[in-house]
Amino acid sequence: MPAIKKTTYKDHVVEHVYQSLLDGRCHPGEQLKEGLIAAELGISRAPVREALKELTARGIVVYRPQVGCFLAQPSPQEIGDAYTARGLIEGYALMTTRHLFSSADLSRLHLLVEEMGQAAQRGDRKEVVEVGDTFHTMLVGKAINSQLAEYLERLRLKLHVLFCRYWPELYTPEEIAERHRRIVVSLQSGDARLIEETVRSHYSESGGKIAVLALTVRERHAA
Amino acid sequence: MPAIKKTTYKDHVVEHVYQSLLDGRCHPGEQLKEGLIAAELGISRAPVREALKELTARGIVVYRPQVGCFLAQPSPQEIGDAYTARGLIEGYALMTTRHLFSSADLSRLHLLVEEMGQAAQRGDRKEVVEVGDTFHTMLVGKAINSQLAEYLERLRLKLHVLFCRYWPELYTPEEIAERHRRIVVSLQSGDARLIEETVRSHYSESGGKIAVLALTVRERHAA
DNA sequence: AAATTGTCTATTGTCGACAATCGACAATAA
DNA sequence: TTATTGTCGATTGTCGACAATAGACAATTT
Repeated sequence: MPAIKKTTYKDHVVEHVYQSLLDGRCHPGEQLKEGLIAAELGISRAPVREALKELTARGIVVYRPQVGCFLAQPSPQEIGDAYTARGLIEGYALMTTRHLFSSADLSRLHLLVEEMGQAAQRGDRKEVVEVGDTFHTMLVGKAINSQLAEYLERLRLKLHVLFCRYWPELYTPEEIAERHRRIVVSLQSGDARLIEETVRSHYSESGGKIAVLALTVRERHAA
Repeated sequence: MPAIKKTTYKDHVVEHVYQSLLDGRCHPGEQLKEGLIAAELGISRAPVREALKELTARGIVVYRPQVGCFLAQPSPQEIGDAYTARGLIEGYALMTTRHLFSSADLSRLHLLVEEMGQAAQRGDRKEVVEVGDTFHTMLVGKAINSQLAEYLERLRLKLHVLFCRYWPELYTPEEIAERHRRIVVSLQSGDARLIEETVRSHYSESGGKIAVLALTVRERHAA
């Protein structure tokens, strides 16, 4: 891994658009006009096009030929599907790597769960998301299947924006911690089926809730 | 769905490169030079770049910043992983949609298996691949999860090129038919676990064999 | 001789301009 | 009124040219 990362304008644009979405400066469904973004950043349209291509590949934006790029506005159905997919794959990944976790790893995971709960109680949203990321990264980090790992990362990025938008309305601090604790406990049990089932329900539950929330938001928007 | 598909130069290039790979005019690891391809097709580099971006997203080519694009040369490990991933997802998809298959569907599937076996016996490789595609499309066509369906399609395209290259060396005509018949039989049983397991082993078996074959080819090439 | 440095070439990264296409609106006809 | 057609502006698709960079090879130094 190189110490310095080589960066191009394209990478800058990708980050710019993604952050705009996270920060609420852009909204799902909105059209991303190449010329406009290029002007904003003081560059030409070429790297902007490259960046939009990449974001399209990531599923963050959708692309209509001869019309343009739009920020993805996943339907409740699609949101649910994406969470289900993540549950399926992450469950499988964790199941297949369950015996690679040392007791030190498990302690670390329990610690992260506590931190998460405390951060949630403090109302420190950013910290909750950050610790949550660390937690899931640790869980999946041992995954041996490169293809599934890659797809999982794509799903993570795609769902991240949804999660950041909605999670504070979904769970109490206690629930946040408890939900993640269940995963660690299942992992400790070493029971293959229990692990898969726990992870799947972890995500299908979140997915269902967020889908409903997205639906109400969409209806509100339509009115 | 529009009756006529709107096509751009980019789409043409994507198809050109993909076919070149299937037809053996290009080989894994080879660098794809934008200028060269543009000259070959009599167009400018811009649409070629777009096409290479898309192929990169599909995993057909790998991209090194400031250096260029190369036809993917998946390691045996990666090949095995891709097949495992496909087995996991396709097994799940078939398992969740098992009750959507009518007896007419099942008859059709059995018929396809027979056609496949006969084509294999005639040595009609193209027909075997075509029937095989129809078969798998029918199996997964009822999939309800949009995200998994999308990823499955990507995996299919990615593995297609490997499969076309190696399958005649892997199985006898009898085996070809028998392997697929097992899937239909498991589907008829309606047993969720059996279906998942059958599909998973179907792919992990192929994956393992192709990975080994790719390894020997690679060694031969290195010598 | 081996390692380092400098130069050169091929290839990608970026640019601004032009052409092609889409969507919206107005004008027209039934 | 309603449906069809024509025009127009905005946006993407494509182009050729230039700048920047990586990799190869030669020159230089130790």
